Amino acid sequence: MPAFNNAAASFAGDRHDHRACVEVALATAARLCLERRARLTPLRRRVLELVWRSHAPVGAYDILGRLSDEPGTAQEKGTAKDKGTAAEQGTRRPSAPPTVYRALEFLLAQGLIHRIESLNAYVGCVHPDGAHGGQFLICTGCGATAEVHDPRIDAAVARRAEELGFAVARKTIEIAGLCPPCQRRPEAADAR
Amino acid sequence: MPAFNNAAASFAGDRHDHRACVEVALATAARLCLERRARLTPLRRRVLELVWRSHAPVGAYDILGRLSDEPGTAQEKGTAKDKGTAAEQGTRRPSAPPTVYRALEFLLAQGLIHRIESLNAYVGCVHPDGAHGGQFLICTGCGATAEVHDPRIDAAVARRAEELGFAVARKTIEIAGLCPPCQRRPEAADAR
DNA sequence: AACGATACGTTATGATATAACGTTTCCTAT
DNA sequence: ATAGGAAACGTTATATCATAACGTATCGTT
Repeated sequence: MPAFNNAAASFAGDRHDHRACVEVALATAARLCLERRARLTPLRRRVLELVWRSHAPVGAYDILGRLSDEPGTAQEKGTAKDKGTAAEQGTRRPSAPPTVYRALEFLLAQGLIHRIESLNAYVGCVHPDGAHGGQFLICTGCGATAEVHDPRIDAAVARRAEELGFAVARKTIEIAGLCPPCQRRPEAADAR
Repeated sequence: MPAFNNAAASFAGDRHDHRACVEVALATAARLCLERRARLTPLRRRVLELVWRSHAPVGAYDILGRLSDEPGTAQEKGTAKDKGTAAEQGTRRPSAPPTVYRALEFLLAQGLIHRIESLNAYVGCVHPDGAHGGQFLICTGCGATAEVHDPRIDAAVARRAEELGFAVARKTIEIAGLCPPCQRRPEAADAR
């Protein structure tokens, strides 16, 4: 299966070329930031790459941990936890949470990632150039998350809000359950 | 306006008898727990009452703070390790986070309250005896939150999930915006 | 080259939540 | 009525997620 940055296919698990997903995401991000004159710095690019590590939402401190394991330009402190996984990058050794949160903030503002409220985690946006405010199907078996933009759901919400005179600003729609592959794996019995 | 534990009316602000809302909620909780042989202890009842303090979701540490300011069965300890910042001392009754979280856990399990994921806060359930998994309209002006159960929204979500072969377990649907009264108040300019 | 704006490093702290273990209270079987 | 176990609660410590505040470095423009 080729790369896909489209919804349902996020549940394909191992059966897709995820490197291509990442490449598409990074290339699109670069293009959009160029168009918008937004600065996709090496750090921000690297954080985006880490968010795209899989289709499962990733926590800020996971990102921080991975970044901290990378060689940078910086001075090492007393104890260095070396895990040896250094991908290609030119980023500095990041040290503290604000580094990651600021990058995430930028990526959110650019619509390049989404925050999953029910997990306190972040996931790459599958169509960062389009309209925002999608719906998320989150598999509790494997963690994979599919972003969909169902006009029927949007319409139903809009209709209800209008009936109540409520002016919608942001929508958080996160559906937890089991993706098709995990439904066939009994050991994927529902976790959180 | 009388008490109402129904959806849209949560946006009525001051214009309703909220004490009656609380009374209804507490009475219903008592009845349900009796039927279910679940123990609605004084602590749990008190936490439920605090969650129902308004129609705005309330944080666990808010509850903890209020609880700690109450005279209780106050047992004094020998050594008081003063952290300095802890809290302005109210009256006696030491309470720690687990006390509140355990009560909230019970109330959630009984369907007496809901957790609002996008706020990390808790709100009373308006019909604890019925089916669960509603939708929440959260006013960013006044904090008031209305719980609705719109079958069209549920149907749209169910349809989409079915098309993807996704087995839904839990739905988090939280819509932020402005309630009708706050739309008329310019100073209620959208906060988070 | 100077300047202001933006990004990032660094330290500290705030906010939310749970693990672990001991004591008290309650329910039930006898 | 009471022993025994389960459930609730107290208590201490810590995990997890996030931001405030301030200084330095880098970038882009005049």
